[in-house]
Amino acid sequence: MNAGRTARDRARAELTEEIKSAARRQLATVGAEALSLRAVSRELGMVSSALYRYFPSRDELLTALIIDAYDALGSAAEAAAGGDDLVDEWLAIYAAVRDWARAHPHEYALIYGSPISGYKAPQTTVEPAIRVPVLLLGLLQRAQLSGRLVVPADAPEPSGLVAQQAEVLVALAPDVPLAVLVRTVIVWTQLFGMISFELFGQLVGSMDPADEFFASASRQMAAFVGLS
Amino acid sequence: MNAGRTARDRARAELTEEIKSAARRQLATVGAEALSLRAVSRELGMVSSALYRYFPSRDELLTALIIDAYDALGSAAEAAAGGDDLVDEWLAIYAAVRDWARAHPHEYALIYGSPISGYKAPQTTVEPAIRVPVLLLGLLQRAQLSGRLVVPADAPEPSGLVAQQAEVLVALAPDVPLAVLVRTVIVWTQLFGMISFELFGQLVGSMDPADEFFASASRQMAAFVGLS
DNA sequence: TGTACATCAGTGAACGCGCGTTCACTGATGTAC
DNA sequence: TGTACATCAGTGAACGCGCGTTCACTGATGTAC
Repeated sequence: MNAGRTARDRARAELTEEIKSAARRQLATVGAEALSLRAVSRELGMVSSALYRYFPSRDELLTALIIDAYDALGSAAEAAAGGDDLVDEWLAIYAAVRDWARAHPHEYALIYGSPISGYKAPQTTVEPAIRVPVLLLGLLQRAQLSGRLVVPADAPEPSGLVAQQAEVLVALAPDVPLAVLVRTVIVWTQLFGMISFELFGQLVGSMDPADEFFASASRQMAAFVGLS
Repeated sequence: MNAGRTARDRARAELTEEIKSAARRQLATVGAEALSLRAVSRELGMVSSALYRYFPSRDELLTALIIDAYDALGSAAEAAAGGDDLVDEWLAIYAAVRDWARAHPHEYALIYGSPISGYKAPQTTVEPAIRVPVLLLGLLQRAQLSGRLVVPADAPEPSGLVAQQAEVLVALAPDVPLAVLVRTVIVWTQLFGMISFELFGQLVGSMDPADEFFASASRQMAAFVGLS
């Protein structure tokens, strides 16, 4: 076991993870903008320059944290998928996304909050970033194939650029009608808008605490895309 | 004219505005977290300690910028209201919110992005913060009174905590049914979720550019709350 | 109307702090023969 | 299997920078009599 891995390799892999953990803890207390390499190194009892053996710059460390956050959220959502009833599955995915966000507010803000100034996310973040919508589209595809998807009567047939853009999503859900694909994007923005509002304090004074509102919205959004 | 205002008073009011303008320009280039009093004072050709005659701390300056941003957005949205057709008015408000956000992305991020670490928004920000939802609720109230609001058949009657929370909104739109009030909150989160996704780059690869998608979503959300 | 005093804006130096990144170095681990 | 060399991790000092906030001060503006 561990064929070909030297002690050095193992130590390096472990320390890389430890650095990310420490950085995540930093993140949770001061936020992404204020995340500092020196503070991370201090927590690990290393000298700050030592971190440069693991991450060539602060931005690279941030990129690693961003990818990890998307992946953690994606995994949480995927773990909630499955089960007999598709509506229940939809609700479970929604709940899992929200639960993860509430449990990791700073990591959530890192990926769905304000862009970090001076930081440009590289292409590598795209694939982990779309795991949640991919999951929802997969569910709708299954619903369509099993006849559980009924395109709502008032869903307008997309035209023009929107229709073209929706075509990109056909690759992920080949049998789902375009009108529903567009609604899926609407619903996707609603989900994260709702979570951001809850986490960032915009719901205080109306739907806070948001548990029941969230449940109601989840259900209504399922109906909005034709799931029943 | 200017009764009772001394030269000193006028100078103070003007400089306070100039400081905020300079801070807004700072904001636009480096973001809120990195906004620094020293950089602002440098731009104005003052010594950094002089700012303390106008704002007792960096947080107070941020609070002023936040309130200004909410007010600017609120004014833009209100300016778009009016007109004969209520659906057109709804769409115009949506478009105005989006246009303002795209024209002032950093100010938008300041109020709808990640919370600023170590900063707690005071109560004074609440009133300006709700101008957009208040505007939408007012529109729906007018629609209801003129018979243009038809509660969608599939809108569930709210119960439990959600019903209670929706009661708070009754003050703003006394004749609008509870089911629609809840949907208004859903739609409100969708609007800002959609704008955040567009501005923060989440729509790249699907609905970007977002103009037509935004228009379609706006219309579908109007229908979702029963406007026709 | 003129004068004495109070208020206020802006200065400049200082405090104490933190940051990302580079670089020459030591000593431990790994590799080729 | 043992040795010589190459690779790599981590050190510690340094560079050059920026930050928010306080404080005693000067000089201009405003106010009361």
